[in-house]
Amino acid sequence: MKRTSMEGVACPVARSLDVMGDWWSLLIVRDAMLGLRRFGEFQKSLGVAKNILSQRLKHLMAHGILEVQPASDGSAWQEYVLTQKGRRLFPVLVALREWGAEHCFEQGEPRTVMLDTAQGLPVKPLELRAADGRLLDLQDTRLVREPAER
Amino acid sequence: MKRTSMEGVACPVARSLDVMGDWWSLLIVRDAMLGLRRFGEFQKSLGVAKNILSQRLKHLMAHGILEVQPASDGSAWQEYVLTQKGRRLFPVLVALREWGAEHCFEQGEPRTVMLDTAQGLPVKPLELRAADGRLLDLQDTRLVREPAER
DNA sequence: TTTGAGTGGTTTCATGATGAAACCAATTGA
DNA sequence: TCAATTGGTTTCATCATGAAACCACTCAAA
Repeated sequence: MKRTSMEGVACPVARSLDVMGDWWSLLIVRDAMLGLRRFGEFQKSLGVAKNILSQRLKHLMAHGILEVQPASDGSAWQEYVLTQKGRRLFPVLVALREWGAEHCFEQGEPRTVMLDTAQGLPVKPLELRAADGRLLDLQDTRLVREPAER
Repeated sequence: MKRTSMEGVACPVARSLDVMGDWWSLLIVRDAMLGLRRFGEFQKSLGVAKNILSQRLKHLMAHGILEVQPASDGSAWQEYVLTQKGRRLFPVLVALREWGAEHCFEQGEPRTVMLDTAQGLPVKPLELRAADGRLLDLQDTRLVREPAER
């Protein structure tokens, strides 16, 4: 009777959720993408209990999503920064952002919007495209096991 | 001391995770996208305890992500199917799939791959683009509060 | 160089969420 | 009509979470 794990599973979605599927991890990554680096910054931003934050930071480091660095301001403290693997979660957060913005707010309720810095315009919604560029929807796709099952 | 909620928060990511951020919900949605509809199908596929599955299905229905329909095979049972809001989670799952496939498998470990049905080729990785079509990365974007803060 | 505030945690403990199993009612097939 | 299947609910032990207390280290100022 332990918390279920998806370690051996062939579905990449399940594997991802096995690592990132808890309540706080993705929010920590979001804040890290916004530039937060210090324990206290995360704690203040998220309002999470300090013991839980400590656990999660260790978890994210154990999975190679965050790493510690000496503080950028020359002090003796350390900072938590995203690895390449962590930064690659960007599309996941963008997709969650889009869905939340569209389906989890009342009309007129204030929310944050992602802008392209260069132009100052909202970014385009994410699109799934085929190898040849055709726009794809759920029903245009299927899954196969790789390498092919015998 | 209750489980924290992000209801009043302006960040759409937090709102999304407030609804979908628990361990099972996204996996249920994934299975629903694969065509599963019946309680027993979800239970068998996920290996989740029946009481938990029952809770999660109710949760997803309460949030308008799933709805119940009379069974498509003419029997008296009911089926759980995705709403429009639920189907819109497709990009989220695609993004999680991509990240998991790239970062959570050993070389050569079998995994599932998403194909474009029409051509039978793997789909293109998700890309974030600006309004004018430029490819964007994390550092090319910023967030603003909408409507604008005074 | 002491001192007091701030930072970054760990420990403790009460409570809530999870998971396994037993139980049960309705439906279906034989 | 009877047994098996389906779709749950209930119960209870255990795990995870959250709040608060506690502690060590760092830093800035006196």
